[in-house]
Amino acid sequence: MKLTSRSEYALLALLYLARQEADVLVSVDTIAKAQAIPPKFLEQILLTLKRARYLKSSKGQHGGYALGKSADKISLAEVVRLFDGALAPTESVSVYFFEHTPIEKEKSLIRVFKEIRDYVSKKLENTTLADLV
Amino acid sequence: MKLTSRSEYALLALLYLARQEADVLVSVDTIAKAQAIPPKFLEQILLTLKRARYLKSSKGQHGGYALGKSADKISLAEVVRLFDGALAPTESVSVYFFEHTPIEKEKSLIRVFKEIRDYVSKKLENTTLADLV
DNA sequence: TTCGTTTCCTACTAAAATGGTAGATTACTT
DNA sequence: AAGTAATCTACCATTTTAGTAGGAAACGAA
Repeated sequence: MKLTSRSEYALLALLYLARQEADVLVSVDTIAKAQAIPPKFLEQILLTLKRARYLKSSKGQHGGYALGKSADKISLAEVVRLFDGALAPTESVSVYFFEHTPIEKEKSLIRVFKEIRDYVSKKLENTTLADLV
Repeated sequence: MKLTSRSEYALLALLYLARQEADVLVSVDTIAKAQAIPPKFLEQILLTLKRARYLKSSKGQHGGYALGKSADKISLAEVVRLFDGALAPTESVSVYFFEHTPIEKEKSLIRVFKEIRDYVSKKLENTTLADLV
């Protein structure tokens, strides 16, 4: 796993929304300013999060975004997977994003990297936005 | 950390050499065939490993590559860092490859990702080629 | 009913990273 | 001298990354 700016921005935005009162709508520009994120880029990111049901939104004046579910139901693992794919260090040890890679045939290497995958997934699955606010 | 094909091939080649008798020279083509690596690509990779003193070599007939130090002195961490940079999930929590990234200001996120960095580094620093042969 | 506001949607683009290839040169062995 | 194998550097196509641009749709207020 390597965090891209997309997933980092997504986490910042979600964290910001998690700190608001539930269901208060906040506009893209407000979040963008508060967290120093390029606004048009953030727009795309929030839209992705909305389509994946982590956010809800409404348009027009006093519109904006709010969390789509409670903060303790959104884990870091889900957010990172949504933007960056596998949490594992290489796809051949990934559960959800398996692909063939060169080290595949070396059992001893696979074992080490699976242990890393397991640690990372557990850690990020067990950490929710609620844990961080 | 995300493994690239470079670092995966490097690990395969090193592991192959670690399994040979010490100081036996093996040619690029032999390693390439044994581990299914594009030979000219492997050439570059071995050269990088040689410059970093993980391999030694000699030219000409019966030339080739061998480990430059004993297998228990070569950790996976060193190899991965050489080709892929930071072991950390994002540079702002990396010790050797620090750079600014967006999540930097969020202490709670930093804490989680530093724990991951620590686990990964320890695991890969404590695993040597000798552990894998 | 119209105006401003804000989300929604898609296309585009520049730069960097990735995964190699190609070919010439140097050095060693027989 | 011939063959073999490492050394070195340049090149290249594709994919990924990190955004930008601009219009359409919807909502609220006046």
